[in-house]
Amino acid sequence: MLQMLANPAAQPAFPRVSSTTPEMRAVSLAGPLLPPRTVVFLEGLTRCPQYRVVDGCVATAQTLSDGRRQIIDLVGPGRLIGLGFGDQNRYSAETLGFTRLELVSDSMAQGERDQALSEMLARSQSLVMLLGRKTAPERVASALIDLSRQFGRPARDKRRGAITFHLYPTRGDLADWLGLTLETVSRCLTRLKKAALIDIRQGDLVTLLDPQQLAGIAAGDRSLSH
Amino acid sequence: MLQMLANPAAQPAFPRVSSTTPEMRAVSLAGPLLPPRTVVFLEGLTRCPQYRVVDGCVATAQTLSDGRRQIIDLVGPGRLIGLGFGDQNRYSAETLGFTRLELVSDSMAQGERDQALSEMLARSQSLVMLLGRKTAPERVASALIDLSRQFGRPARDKRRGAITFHLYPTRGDLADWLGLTLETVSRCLTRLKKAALIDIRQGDLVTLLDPQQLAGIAAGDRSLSH
DNA sequence: CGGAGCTTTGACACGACTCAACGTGGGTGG
DNA sequence: CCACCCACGTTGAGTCGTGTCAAAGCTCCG
Repeated sequence: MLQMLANPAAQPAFPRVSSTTPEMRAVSLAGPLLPPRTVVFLEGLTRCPQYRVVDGCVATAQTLSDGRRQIIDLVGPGRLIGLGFGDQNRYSAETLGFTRLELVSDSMAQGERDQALSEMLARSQSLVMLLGRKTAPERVASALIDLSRQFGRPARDKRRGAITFHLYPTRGDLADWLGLTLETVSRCLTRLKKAALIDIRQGDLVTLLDPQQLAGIAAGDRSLSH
Repeated sequence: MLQMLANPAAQPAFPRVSSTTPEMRAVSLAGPLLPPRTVVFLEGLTRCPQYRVVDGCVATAQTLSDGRRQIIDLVGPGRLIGLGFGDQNRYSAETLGFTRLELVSDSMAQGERDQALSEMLARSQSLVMLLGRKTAPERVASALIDLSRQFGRPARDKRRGAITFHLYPTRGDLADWLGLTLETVSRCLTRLKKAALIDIRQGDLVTLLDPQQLAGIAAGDRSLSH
């Protein structure tokens, strides 16, 4: 799977989501449409070039020697991965769904690189606050809001600005992101469903039914019944 | 206290720790030697210039609406604070001991800024791993090792490379950094003392007696008895 | 139909939090 | 100079949230 990335420069710059059948590229070996669970690069190995996520989702993660995993970020369309200093990757990156990447030149505009780094830093610091000081329901609510911003589109259902998005991470991925266990994430989602704040269909299609109240829970302003 | 920073440019560039009595500057209003618990800048306010910590220690922190505090980083000599994008501070900064700051020009070398941002990002990601996946004793051990790197000097006591340093943060500060409570931090330090891995004199002079074994605990390779 | 992977749910355990009491050291004012 | 105070630290007892372990359900797909 890694070798699919060996020659990504063959693609023209900014091959933005075309309306032409994207599945055509999946079968073509030259196409940069990666299947789920493709490892883009590995922590500790020689540093790889930078990519922009065009479509899909990439998780960046670190792993402790005994196997404990922590997801650093979930990266959606438009954002960059592989940025950093030093001669080796500080984290691994893998796709969570069918994902299209685009190579970004190492000599990108300094201002763009600066802004991307600043944004990553801000997100990392938000995650620090989440992990250090938020309860499990607050973490799950925060995660859903973040994912809706990255992957969401207004839902058919227009009540109170409901938003729907495809949930790329599994319960286990969410747990590794939020510093929880798979079971705790599942229980929190169940409680959010029972409170009629969210809806999940087909396992991975999530609708935020009341983003405002969800944001209140994420910020710790209101709590969630059992 | 804030006004002490109003005219920091009066100092020449790189006023590195001089051998002349530093207390003289403390009484002088122009001197940038700040007392403990001085707020350098506040989260949410218009963005301030950047500073380099010359001597002492600064904590950067975010606060939730209900008062929960999360320390983002403890910054020792040589490192920068105030870096970032956007028009307002994303976190507050306050001194934890007598601290000397030095103004850094906004138009610093792009390479230097890039490297500083990358380093902050790497540190933030390490904190994410600590908060998301480490136990309380592992967190405290990790913190002590980090502080020894920033503030430590080889101890008189040469056994196994013991390192001594001044502990700027209180137990409460450490708790807000490590996502724990004050009491849990205290209990972990007591256990580390009983295990003869560390020594604490006069409340704030810490010696790591066995950095190797401490690193083992920090990484989760070995555990700590009660 | 059958199996694999993911999810849900329950019972129980345990680590960290909460609440409380007490100890300690440094500073201040009578 | 001492009594007092206040901030910080330590320690204990009990609670609670989250983790652990286990079983069963669901959904997709061969």
